[in-house]
This record gives sequence, structure tokens and C-alpha cells, in this order.
Amino acid sequence: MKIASWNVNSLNVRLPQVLDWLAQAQPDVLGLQETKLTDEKFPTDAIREAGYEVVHAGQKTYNGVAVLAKAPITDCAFDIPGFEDPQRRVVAATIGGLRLINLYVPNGKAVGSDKYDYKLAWLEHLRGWLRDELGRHERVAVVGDFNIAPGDDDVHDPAEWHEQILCSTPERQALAGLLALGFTDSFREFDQPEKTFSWWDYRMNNFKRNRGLRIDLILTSPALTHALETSVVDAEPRAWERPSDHAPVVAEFATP
DNA sequence: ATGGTCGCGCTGCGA
Repeated sequence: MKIASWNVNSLNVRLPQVLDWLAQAQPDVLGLQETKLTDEKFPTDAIREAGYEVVHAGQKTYNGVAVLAKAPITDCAFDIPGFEDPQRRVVAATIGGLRLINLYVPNGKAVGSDKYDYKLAWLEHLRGWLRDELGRHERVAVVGDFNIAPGDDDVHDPAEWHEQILCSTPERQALAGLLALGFTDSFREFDQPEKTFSWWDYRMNNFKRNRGLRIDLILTSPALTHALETSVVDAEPRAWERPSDHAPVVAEFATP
């Protein structure tokens, strides 16, 4: 089974690229972030014609998350329980024996800002929910744009980013708190090329210079970690014409 | 050089 996550930065703009990528990569499940569409404007027909079921939690202009899957999607949730939020950042869904939680974690803007406080509060509530989900499901994948680089290996220039947003100690501790529940950053289960990133700012030719961060993650529960076969970043779509600023991340695992 | 690029949607905000 192949699962993937991609922050598309507007599905309106990126739909052709998503369809191309689905055709070439053939994931069984794909979590999208930053669709920036209301549910009414979601391109359900085009996605279905590509062979995927879909659920979407969208809003106008900002945020928006979706799960695409070749098999039927059941047991959906669109909020962290007890943390209702008008910002559409969460879709949980069951696909066969897989529990998928697709996230668009708040960016946080700047350390110490109101948005930063919201990010940390959001992550704290997320941790309680993921603990419950781990108790209910064996095979859980938490995918998405985490807006946190787990470690300095995930940063093109750790000195430049030292204690900056996406890299600050409280953010990394919040992520470590999720891993402490039993989740694994699947990417680090395998040997990887150095300086592998998943997001590059549009400005300053950062992609060409590989000035990026790895902030798009696939976390796996113990049973899923045991079944892992690969976990990679597919940087190819970042080099396409008019790209998202994020690349898809992909993990494969054996099915029982 | 204290900027720079996108997307949304129409003025500046969010990333």
C-alpha cells in the first residue's frame, strides 16, 4: 500500500498537476493540504474520474484538507475532538485497515506571535486525540504539512533557522510529544540522501539552491512502522511549471 | 540590498 501527502497551495491552480501525479505515482491514498476551496467548488468529478474516492473539509481562500483513496473511505472526522475550529485543517478517515489522519498544522508565523500560541495549543490538543486514535486502531498514519522541521538534518541552514518559526524548540518538543505516543517519522527509518527537503520558499530561487526544510511528514504507528517498505520525498513536481511550494512525500508498507 | 514570490481577490494577508 502506497500513501502520500502533498500541500498543493490551491487545488484550483494545481488540479492538473495532482491528476498527473496520481497517474504517474499511483498512490492508494493521498492527503492534500491547502486546497483553498469550499466544498462546493471541490473538483469531485475530476478526482473520481481519476479513480479516487474523496472527502474534503474546505473553506474559502485559506486552509482546506482532503483525503483521496482508491478504496472506500469511512469513519470520517473533520475536527480535533474538543477543539472545534473554523479553520479546516483536519481530515481523519478509515480506508480498509488503515486509519489515516491528514493534517495541515498551523504555520505559526513567528515565534511568540498569537499564531504561534495557536499552533502550540493546536498541537497539544492533537496529541490527546492521537493518543486516543492509537488506542482504537492498530495501523495509523498521521500525514500532512506539519510546519515543523523535526531536526537540524531537516534544515538547509540550521544556523540561519535557529529558534525560528518551523524550527523552534517548543515546536520540536510538541512534535516529539507526538512521537512519544509511539509514532515514528517514517522517513528516518531508511537511509536518505543528505539535504532532502519537502518545502522550498518561492522566493530567492530557493528550490534551485535547495534551500528547503523537511516539514511534510508521514508518521506511522508501531504496527505500520513494522510494515514499512519505503519512505521518500518525491521532489519532481516541485520542478514543474507553476509548482506548489511543497513536494509530495510517499511511504509504502506491506499489507497484512 | 532589511527585499525576494506565490495565491486569493481586489487590499493587504497568509505562507
